[in-house]
Amino acid sequence: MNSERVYHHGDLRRALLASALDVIATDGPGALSLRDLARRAGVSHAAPTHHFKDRTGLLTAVAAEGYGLFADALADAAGLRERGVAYVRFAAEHPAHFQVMFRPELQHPDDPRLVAAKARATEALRAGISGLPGTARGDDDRLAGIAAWSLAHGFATLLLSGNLDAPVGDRDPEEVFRVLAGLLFPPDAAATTPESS
Amino acid sequence: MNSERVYHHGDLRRALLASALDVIATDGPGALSLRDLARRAGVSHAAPTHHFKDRTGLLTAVAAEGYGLFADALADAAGLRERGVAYVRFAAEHPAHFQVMFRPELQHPDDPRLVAAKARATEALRAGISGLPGTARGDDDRLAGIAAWSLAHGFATLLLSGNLDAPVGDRDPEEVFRVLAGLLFPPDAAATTPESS
DNA sequence: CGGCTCATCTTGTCACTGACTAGATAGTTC
DNA sequence: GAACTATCTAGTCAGTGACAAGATGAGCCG
Repeated sequence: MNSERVYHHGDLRRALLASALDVIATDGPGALSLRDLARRAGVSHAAPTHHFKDRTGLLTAVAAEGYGLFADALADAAGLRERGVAYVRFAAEHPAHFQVMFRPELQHPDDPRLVAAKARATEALRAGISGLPGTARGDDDRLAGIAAWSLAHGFATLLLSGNLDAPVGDRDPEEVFRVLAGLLFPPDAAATTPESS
Repeated sequence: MNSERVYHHGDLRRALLASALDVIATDGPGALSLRDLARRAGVSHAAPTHHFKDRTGLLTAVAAEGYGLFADALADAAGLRERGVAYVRFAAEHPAHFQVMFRPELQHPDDPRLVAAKARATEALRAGISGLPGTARGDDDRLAGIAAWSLAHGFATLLLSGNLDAPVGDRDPEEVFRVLAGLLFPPDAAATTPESS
């Protein structure tokens, strides 16, 4: 990637990104202020501009980083259902990244690093979907893929926005989602999916 | 500027809400500015404050209106699957409302009108879900409800954010969703579209 | 050592925004 | 027509993003 040398601050870019994730996770992207981040890092109000161009640039960097982590998380999971679980787990563990990733209006769409990371994530997603329990359903594979994506994305989104607090209760969200995935693609179909937790 | 400015606008509140929906649908809630709305309506920069208290108050009003329309839309649909379709249709037809509704950090959570409208929508949602094809699935009804909600919400969200443009193509999104809903709850199970409620 | 280059960061500034205050105006009611 | 209240205006303040110009210091080469 890029070599971030240690200069005046140490690693301002990384510090700003870390603070940004904090703020976003707590109060959403709308609460993000470049000047506030600068204050937290102990630098002048204009320092962040040099690293991220503008506010949207910072959010673009967050999204790009998120897509990278996301692709890794998906690649580590074996099987369609476990990829769905990984999708949900990623949203729960990286709420700030997740929120920004799926809001294009917050990003510079042509940023090369964003485009590259997004392509990698899209590929990982498609790879997971193509490993379907088979066209036993007699319908278009693509539609089943959209269904799987929608289920995981909807569950993750509702979870993050707090809408599932009541219905899910104390239960582990990932475990709940595993059941949901089973409803969409019953394991009895063709699934031998040897589980290794 | 505006020479023919009448002191009383007529229905400023409605005009502001309408402009707000325009802006939100185009550039998202983050692009909303009270002063810009005032300018569009031809009133002073502080006029909106009287109707909505503050920026969050305006968004709260949008969310409340949205929940009301949403409850109506759900109530008009018969059957679980058609309620899901109505869910998706609502998001497509009222993107601004939909976006704000599911972002609690943009709202005043204790606003009475919001609370009331939200309760009505929640009830409509639950009513739709309880009319499930039966516990033939042998699993918790509640989980099936979460699955249905997640599927519809995920599809709607991905649709609005433009992520489904490629996979869906020219096809009517509502029709596509009808197929997805069929994957989750196969019509052959125990249901020949039961219910009217 | 001396000078050069360049990424990094500071200082200063501007227009814009949300929020607040006080006051003006118009519609309503008695 | 006078009081009352909802509606809107005008003025102000701190905070913000963006921009421009300059300061700082690290790395490099002679």
